[in-house]
Amino acid sequence: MTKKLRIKDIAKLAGVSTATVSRVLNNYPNVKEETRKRVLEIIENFGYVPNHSARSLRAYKTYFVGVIIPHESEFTFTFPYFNIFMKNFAHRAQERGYHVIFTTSEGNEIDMYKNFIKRRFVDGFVILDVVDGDERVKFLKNQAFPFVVIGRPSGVGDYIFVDTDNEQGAYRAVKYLLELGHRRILFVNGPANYSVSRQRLKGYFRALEEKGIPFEQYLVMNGDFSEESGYKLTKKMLEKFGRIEAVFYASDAMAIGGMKAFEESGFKVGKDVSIVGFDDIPMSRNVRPSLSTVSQPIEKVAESAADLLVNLIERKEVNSVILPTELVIRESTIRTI
Amino acid sequence: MTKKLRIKDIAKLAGVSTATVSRVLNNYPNVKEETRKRVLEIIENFGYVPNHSARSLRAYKTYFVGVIIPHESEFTFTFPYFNIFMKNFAHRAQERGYHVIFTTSEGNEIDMYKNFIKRRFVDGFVILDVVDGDERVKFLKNQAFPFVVIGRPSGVGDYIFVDTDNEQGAYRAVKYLLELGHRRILFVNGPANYSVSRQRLKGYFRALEEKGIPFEQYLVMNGDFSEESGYKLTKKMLEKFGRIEAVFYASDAMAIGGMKAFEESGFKVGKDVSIVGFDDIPMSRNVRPSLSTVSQPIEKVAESAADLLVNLIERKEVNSVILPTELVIRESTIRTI
DNA sequence: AATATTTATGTAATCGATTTCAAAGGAGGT
DNA sequence: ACCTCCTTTGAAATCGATTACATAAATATT
Repeated sequence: MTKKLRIKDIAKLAGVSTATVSRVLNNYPNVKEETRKRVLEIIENFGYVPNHSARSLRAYKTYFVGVIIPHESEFTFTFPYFNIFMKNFAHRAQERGYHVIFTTSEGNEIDMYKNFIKRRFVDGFVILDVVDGDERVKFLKNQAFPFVVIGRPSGVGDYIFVDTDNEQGAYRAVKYLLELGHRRILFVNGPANYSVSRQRLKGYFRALEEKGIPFEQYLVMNGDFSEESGYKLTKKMLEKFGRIEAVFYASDAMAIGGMKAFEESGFKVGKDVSIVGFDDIPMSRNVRPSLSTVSQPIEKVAESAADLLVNLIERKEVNSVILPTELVIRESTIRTI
Repeated sequence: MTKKLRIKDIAKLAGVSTATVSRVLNNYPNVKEETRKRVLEIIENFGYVPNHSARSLRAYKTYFVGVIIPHESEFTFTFPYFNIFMKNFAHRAQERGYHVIFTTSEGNEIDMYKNFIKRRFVDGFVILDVVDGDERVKFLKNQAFPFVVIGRPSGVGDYIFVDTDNEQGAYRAVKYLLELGHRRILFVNGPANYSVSRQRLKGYFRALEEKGIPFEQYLVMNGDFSEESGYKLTKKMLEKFGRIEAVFYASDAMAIGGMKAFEESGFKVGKDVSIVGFDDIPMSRNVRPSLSTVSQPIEKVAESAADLLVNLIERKEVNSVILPTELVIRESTIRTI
């Protein structure tokens, strides 16, 4: 095991002061090219890397960003590709010189953020699974601490976000169902206080409007994105309506729950009824019939989030991002005309 | 925004030295009860928390643990409940006063570990998705740096691990298939250089032996845990054998791939053929027919891993853990006698 | 009561980097 | 040759905690 090196050792080896080594390490411009080269060579040769705590302490920067998830949150369902998000977020952050601290919170979430800030654990946060009037957003805004939101909650003023184009996605899904010949299209939306729900409802509305089909409030209901809620709401609808032409679900999980309900009642999905989901989770490819759905570019969401957050921390220019969705047609939809 | 407090401020407020405040913060025994109380009260009132970098720097402890995943790794499949693992691991670590740094590595993974150690990013690591002769294990052992392995790779000497009882799980699955009346049971195992594969093969072997059924090498093949490999190997087997009674797959993903292959060839799973998977991923409940499988207690694996790692870091007693699995019977298996 | 031991506390050094401030060295202008 | 200005460098202060060492106070021992 090689013994650990400090900046002092490198300075001595290079015949310069620690200040100069530090300048080289941090890419300061005012270092003679020759000196820079010599120092870098020694750093390279001896495999020196600066102690992270010492650097953080003095520079008042941790080069860490935080991801805090409520421990009870069923994020697997509400934010399906969580691991893909994490993977790509961490990867991009790292490319930009930052690392991710991941933790779950229990009880008062705001306390966790407070604690992280006071301890100087991180330089910024990314916030997932947001609701309208989200307390975390309000708190961080108030603290003027850097953060990026995944999604677009309302009632909290301005902030930097990354979102997928939910309205466009819903619009396309419903438009597609209309093109197949369906006329009465039910919509199982997410919780009413989620901005995604509002946006998807808008898309649903716009598609109908475009075709001159009147919007009927009773065709829209709110689930919680979970499979179970999809199942229950579909059962209820079947009781109420008897026969159903087409349903647009605001999540694949709900659509899959819905498929079960249809099957149990003797309806063949993709034959007697068309359904479309949202998310394109891996499972949607594997259910029978496979699920037509709106696909979201999670990798890009993750990468953009990392980029925006780092830019925010480094006081570079930042602009929120809205990424396009894509309609994936599989077997759960059927042409009627 | 309250201005930030340092230990000095607390010391002044409490009328003691910073040393005493530090002793209180770190639960040293040699502080008068009265003093401790007074200091704690002030800490509480003013909401003081120590700066993490300063503490790390001086105490040579980061209170961070690292999870590094190869960026190319399809861990979603090879270690299905990754997010559940992360959630529970992070939660337990936090209860013990530690936080998780999550990152992905690209290219030379060992360099990443080296870098983390040199920078003093973390006090320990947890290592996932291990193979026999795993370089990371060798490296960390060599560095005498604390780490816990999920799984039991061979060819790397002693180490602390958390594992599920793979042999027992496979044994039960195969025993169950035998009890259903099947006699020729194919086994689609994982890669040969994984310890889980070896262990599951042992369980397969033991179940057969117990029933006096001779072990046939040609009934066993190696996939890579992915859905695709399950599909391909099943296709191949169908060509080779024509008719198949029962298959035990070493992962749910491979079993689901296998189900597709059977369907395509006109065989009804759960009617013409029995199949059992391993893992109990969420999808296994949702495929049709739903998949009988061996369930692993991922939450407990994660918690144990956190506990062991923290104990290791804090030089407490540690013993590796093997957790039991459970057979979950669903619709993909059928009684033949 | 005198001394030894233990308990409780404070002073100052320390961890390893970055940054402030001052000054030396070099280029350019007259 | 002298002065000014910019570039490059180093000495020392600093970030905010922990800890080694010293010492005062309290308690135990004889």
